[in-house]
Amino acid sequence: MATVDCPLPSPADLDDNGFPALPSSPAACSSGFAEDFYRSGTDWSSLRAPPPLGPPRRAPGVKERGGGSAVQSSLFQAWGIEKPRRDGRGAGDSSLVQRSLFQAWGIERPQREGLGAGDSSPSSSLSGSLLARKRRRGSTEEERVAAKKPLACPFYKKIPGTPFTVDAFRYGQVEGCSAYFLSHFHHDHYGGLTKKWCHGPIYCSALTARLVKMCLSVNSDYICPLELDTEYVIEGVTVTLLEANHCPGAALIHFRLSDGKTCLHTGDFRASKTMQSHPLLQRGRVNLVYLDTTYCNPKYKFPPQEDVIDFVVRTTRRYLKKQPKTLIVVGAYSIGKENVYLAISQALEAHIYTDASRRRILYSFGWPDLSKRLCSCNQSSSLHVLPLGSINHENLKKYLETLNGRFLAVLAFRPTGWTFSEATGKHLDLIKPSSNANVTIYGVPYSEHSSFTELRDFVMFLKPQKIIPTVNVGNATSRDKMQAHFREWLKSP
DNA sequence: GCGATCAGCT
DNA sequence: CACAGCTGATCGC
Repeated sequence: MATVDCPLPSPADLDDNGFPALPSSPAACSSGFAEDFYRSGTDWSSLRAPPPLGPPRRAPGVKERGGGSAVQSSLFQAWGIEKPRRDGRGAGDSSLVQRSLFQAWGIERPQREGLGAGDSSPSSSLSGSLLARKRRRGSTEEERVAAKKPLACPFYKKIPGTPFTVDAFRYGQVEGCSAYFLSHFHHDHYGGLTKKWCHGPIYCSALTARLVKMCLSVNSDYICPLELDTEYVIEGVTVTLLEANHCPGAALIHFRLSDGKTCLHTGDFRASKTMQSHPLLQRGRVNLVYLDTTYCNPKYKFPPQEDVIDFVVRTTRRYLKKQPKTLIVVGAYSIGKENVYLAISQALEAHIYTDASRRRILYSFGWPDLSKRLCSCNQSSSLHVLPLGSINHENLKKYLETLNGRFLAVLAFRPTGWTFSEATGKHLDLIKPSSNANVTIYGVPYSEHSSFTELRDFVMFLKPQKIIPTVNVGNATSRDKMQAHFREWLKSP
């Protein structure tokens, strides 16, 4: 795995990875992701050499207890921070600190969290332009592509003080990583995992483990399923998976280092009051949080899932009353949104038709209430689950025709987190469907990520010392806005 | 022909 | 806006 050569960032600009530069003087720190990352919750005065890496990679066994790596003897060692040691620069130089950290952890251009969304940083007038991109990517990016080297693993996927990464499979062998955690089975998190995986053990929930094996044909020897709410000691670190309230098998990952430091990686999650009763998530007990900040913006308001499900069921009943020969369609990605169509199925006492590949996945959950409702005959079921991308008027009209007049109309739901407006965020009944002839499509704000207020309440309850956002970090403006929210939320008391 | 990666799209 | 993909093009095997 190549180390990334990060040149010193030039002030008032972005570095080669699209991250904001530190101000030249620490006192002048105005705001920003990088500053907050380096400033908060870490004692930089104690920087020194990194701890030795964990033990040599063993054959991936499970449920190791009490084994493990050396006890960290100091804070900086615990956080795995590397002391800058290049050509005699003073340790007080903040940009040097940044450089060494970027080097220590490796920084990449974020993917989904990334530049694809366009960088509107005010600090660079060229941002967003092809020229700026090219300049930012620089020759190193072109060289990387030419040399077919994998991307560098970004620091926010590495857990300090441990040889662990989370959702980091697209970077090849990550230097210093001897255990790879997978938070849940969505493509943007398991990306890079294939049957050829050979870089180390993969720890995940049992359900996720089944999917990794079944869908990706990853060698079982590498897959280490962990039960929820069970402590495992892995390489000297106590690891516990918690229910993430995202998609089936999704887990929060809690790490407790041998020195007592705790770290929570939320993967993707929808924060809930229930989480606040978990013993590991009590106020002040988590030092560092890697936070799913997908909707960390006050404009994102959506109702509880139960309210949306209630709306979907009511709407379905209304349409069926009007036209009994209506086909109900729910859009869904590979996994997630099951409760939407399960609720319709229960209310209507209808079976759920979906294609064979999705059925295989749904059966693998081992949920009897879901499994017993699945069927393989599209004619005999009035409730179909289709890929979200296929939910449009053109497709549904064609789809209806393939069913040989069995149905006279289609009522379809697109459950997503970003189908919302100020009005419908509060009053679901104000949602206006899109109708075309006998096809009606409702976008419904069914989210499997936290709303802004849920995120706020979760953070204000948890009161961690430090937050590292994992989504929307590719844009300097959005990073700064998120950090401003964090500062507000973490104000004491 | 298959698999992996990536731009573009929703 | 941006979820969590999907489609199609390209490239290497």
